[in-house]
Amino acid sequence: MTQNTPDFYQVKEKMYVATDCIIFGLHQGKLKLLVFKRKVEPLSGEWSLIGSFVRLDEDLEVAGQRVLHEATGLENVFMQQLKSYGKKDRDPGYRCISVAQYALIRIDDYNEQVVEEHGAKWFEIDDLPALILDHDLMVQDALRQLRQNARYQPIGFELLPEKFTIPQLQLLYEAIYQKELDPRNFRKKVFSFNVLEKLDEKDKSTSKRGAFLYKFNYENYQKLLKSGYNFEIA
Amino acid sequence: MTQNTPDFYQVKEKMYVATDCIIFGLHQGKLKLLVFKRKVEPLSGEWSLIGSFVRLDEDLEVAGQRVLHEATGLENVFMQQLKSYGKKDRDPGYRCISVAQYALIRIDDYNEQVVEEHGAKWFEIDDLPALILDHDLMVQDALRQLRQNARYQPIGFELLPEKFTIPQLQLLYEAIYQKELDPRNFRKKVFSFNVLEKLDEKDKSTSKRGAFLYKFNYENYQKLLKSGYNFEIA
DNA sequence: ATATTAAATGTATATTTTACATTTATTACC
DNA sequence: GGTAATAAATGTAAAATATACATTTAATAT
Repeated sequence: MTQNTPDFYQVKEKMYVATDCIIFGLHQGKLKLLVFKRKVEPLSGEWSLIGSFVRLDEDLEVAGQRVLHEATGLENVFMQQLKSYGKKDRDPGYRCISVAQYALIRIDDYNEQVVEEHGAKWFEIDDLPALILDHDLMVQDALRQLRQNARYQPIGFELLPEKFTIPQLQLLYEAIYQKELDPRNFRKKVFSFNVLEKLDEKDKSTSKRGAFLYKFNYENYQKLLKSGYNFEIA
Repeated sequence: MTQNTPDFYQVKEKMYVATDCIIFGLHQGKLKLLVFKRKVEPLSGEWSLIGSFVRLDEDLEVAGQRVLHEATGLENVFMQQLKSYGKKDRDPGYRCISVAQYALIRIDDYNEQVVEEHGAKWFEIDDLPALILDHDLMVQDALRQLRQNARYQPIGFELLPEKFTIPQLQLLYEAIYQKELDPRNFRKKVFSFNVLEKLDEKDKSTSKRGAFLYKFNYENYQKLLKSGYNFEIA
């Protein structure tokens, strides 16, 4: 809440509210993080997450989408609030709390260009540079949450193109959990949820035989959730 | 982050930052929520969570503990950040974001007094009054998170006294999940984690025979976590 | 036609979860 | 002091789920 009962709660002091985005993407079967080279002082030239102050007339989620759009050119991206970071001295300049949000995007050639114009770079998850302030902590927390959420939500699908193959899906989960999975058991599991729709097309980019493309069926997923089931993979 | 790259990020506007506490307790085997009757305008007399503005020289978590202490007299309470609520018009008076944190406390006679002095009341989880602003939403989110977290963390122990019986523990989990559990299977499960220490005492308050008291072994729990295991109950 | 390569598939075993009923320790009452 | 009452404590068999593991298949390139 806000103002409540006794007087001692009424110390009213404004502060800056920022939002920082932990942007995950998948490229060549590797889970990557989008990191920005900071252009303003202090700490100019250092690697950092992308962020912004939240405006007075702007919802928190809207601020996150705005930051993401400005940094990548993408709209309506899958984004989820992680948590807020509010140590009093987390930012040396002024008191500022930051609401971290994490995004999952599909890396493609188009937005790779926009990304580069911003001095940004995709780093593999296990080869990240040091980031400014508490951003390293944010990334660790986001990874933990991504892994946790991926167990119960079909989050992975946000990272893949609309049409994808089972081997791609498996690679994604292997990237998230940093663990090899058995292809037979993996297929058994994902098919058991009944949320994959097999298409008549094949992706032949990785083999002569080609792999069938699938798409995700959101209606079945909703049914699955309502029936109280868990979408647990890996 | 905070300030980063292009100019458009540099719209710097301060706002109020509040923290609201979702306080859960367990009483007579029922999961309860501590709710406060608001004493100041606007919305005076309505039910509300307890909260406060975060001070400039105060960490977020410290603010949460302060609110909790002022409302219940308790210190060092188990508390976990839930998420931040930042719709631009969530508070009609002024722009304010609220970081919700949820607490688990042991209800006992001592702090029941302090609680009443603040015009507060414990409500059963399935019989809550309407709360002001977005507080209903916060409670729903907190319940979902409590249920989620209880699967993987021994959160339940925060709600019980130091010494507790297995039937008490089972009632707690039944209250959290709103579901009856089988006593044989429940015991099998909790004992399998090897984190309960049987004491030589019995609690005879609920039966002639009495039920053995147990306490929680944090060291074993740490070991369990490190070995990569899941503390999954129910 | 043949070689090559990733995609696709099934089965047996181990583990975990579920369902279910009786005995036991203690107190209160007669 | 024996008996009734009551919640605590316990085990086992069946079902469901997870794991481990090797071969066949479809398509292309030579």
